[in-house]
Amino acid sequence: MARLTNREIADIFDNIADLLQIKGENVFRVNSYRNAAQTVRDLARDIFAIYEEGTLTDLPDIGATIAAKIKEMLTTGKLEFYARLTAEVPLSLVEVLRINGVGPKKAKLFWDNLGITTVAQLETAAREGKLQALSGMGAKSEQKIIQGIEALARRTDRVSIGIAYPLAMGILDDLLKLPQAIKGDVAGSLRRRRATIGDIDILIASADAPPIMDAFVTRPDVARVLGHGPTKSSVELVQGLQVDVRVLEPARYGTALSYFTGSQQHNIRMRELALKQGLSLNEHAFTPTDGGPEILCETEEAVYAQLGLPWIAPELREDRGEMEAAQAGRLPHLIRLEDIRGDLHMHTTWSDGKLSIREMAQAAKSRGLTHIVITDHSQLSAIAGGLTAERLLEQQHEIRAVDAEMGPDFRVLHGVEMDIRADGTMDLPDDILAQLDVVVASLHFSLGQPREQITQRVLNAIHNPHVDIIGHPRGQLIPEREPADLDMDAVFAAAKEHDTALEINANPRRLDLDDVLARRAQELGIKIAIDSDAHHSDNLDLLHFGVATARRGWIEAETVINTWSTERLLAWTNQRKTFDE
DNA sequence: GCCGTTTTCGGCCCGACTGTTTTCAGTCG
Repeated sequence: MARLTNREIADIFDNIADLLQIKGENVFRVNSYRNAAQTVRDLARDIFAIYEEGTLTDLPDIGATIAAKIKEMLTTGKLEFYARLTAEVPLSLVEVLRINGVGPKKAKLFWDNLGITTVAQLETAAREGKLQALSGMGAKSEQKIIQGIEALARRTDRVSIGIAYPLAMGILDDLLKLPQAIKGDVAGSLRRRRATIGDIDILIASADAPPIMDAFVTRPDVARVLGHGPTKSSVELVQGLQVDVRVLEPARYGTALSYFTGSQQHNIRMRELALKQGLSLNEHAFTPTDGGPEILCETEEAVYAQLGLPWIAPELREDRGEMEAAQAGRLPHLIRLEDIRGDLHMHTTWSDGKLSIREMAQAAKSRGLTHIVITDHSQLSAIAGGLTAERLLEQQHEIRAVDAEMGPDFRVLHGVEMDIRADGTMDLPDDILAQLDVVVASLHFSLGQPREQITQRVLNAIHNPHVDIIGHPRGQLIPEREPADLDMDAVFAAAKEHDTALEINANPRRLDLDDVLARRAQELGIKIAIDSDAHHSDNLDLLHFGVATARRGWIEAETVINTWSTERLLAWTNQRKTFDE
């Protein structure tokens, strides 16, 4: 029996929350299951290991009841409570809740009165005009449900931040050109720099909101208007993404930006803290609960200061301990893009890159870096023009020549992105690897191998004294490919022992390691690399996505080998070779 | 169902927009 994964358990808790809510259960009990789902989903470790340690109830939002349910799922593969619940409330109603405009109350209304348990049944009933007769329903509501079902089929799931970010910046730029707009920001999960984005949130400061709303909903790239109020509007773009724009007056911009950035859980923590200080907090202001005058905040710093906290970077606002850290004065000194001095993973025309070594070097130098490592593919990646040992040594002549050309302030180092073969062997012999400055080892093939086998491949790479960095360790592609089934506890232990760095690949389709794993790696004392994996000079600009992911993982500059000087980097790679041998 | 530098019981964030209601419930973020 395959054991249930963290994600499967989290999904079950989310389903339980939905089903209980349809039943009309106490919303706080419902929320307990949602919170527990979030906790399990955010874990950096296999929950089974935590269960074996007996520390489940140390996790936030996991009490005795839910811990017992986790134990039952892990040990029996089933959950009696869930079986009984789904026998009572059909699981297919969870899908009905995904329809925009249908919540638990409506779902129950349709189920009770018309026996509707699936989206297809609901669509049929709506088209037959059977919904509008129900209490609280009307022709308009019925029409909205039909539209909601059509949108559900069309709806793009969460998209990569690499897609959403430029779209959002374009819309923000357009809105800021309006005479009524004073300033604005992209907010929501984009500002928190999550790897995937569900919708785009934009905040504008203005004393005259309606013209901004009108301009927004009449954009040419708007497919349909989902809501259009005086200060808040939502649209669906032709690309399928939803965009929400909110306008508040400048004097309230701080509370507004804080509110609109979220996360929702972080906001709840902020509001709870405010209440303890006798203040109600919303997007407009703090309001003393005893009825005193509003306290306005023009900046986020003022919002946090009002609560006695230092400003918390948006990337940390996930209710993953940042409130406690802020209160204790222990927020991390997060790495910044300008801390990055070298990019240690990129490709050229020697394999599947688009530009020459010289062109990549010049582009990197012009961006203020002090060194790069050219890491073209090794021979197994034939489709990417991977290099044999002979070609790799040939390449070294050109790299040394370009390095000399670039002058003393900028170094071009020679590396490789070596495949870890499916049988667990390395794609290049040790005597070749020994001649390189930096070796990145990556999985590209047979990513679907069983856990033990694929984990052993990565462990073999880590055990090789010439391998300095494991590139995009889990091989995920957002959104289409799930990460490989790696035993990350084992990978971390080996990386720690052999002082091997793990990469946060900055390409927004990868962002691998993710934030949660990177944070655990740092806690364990493992070094992190943040690399563009550029195949073109334009891709060098993707580094900020990798830095953002690192920041979400609480990563500090000292953890990241890209912040080192060229000399320190080379000293490290050389010392590792000799030390391990 | 979880949680506790006021608490082991009694709390649990807050407002905009919509459609159906003459004052509010439902949904969403």
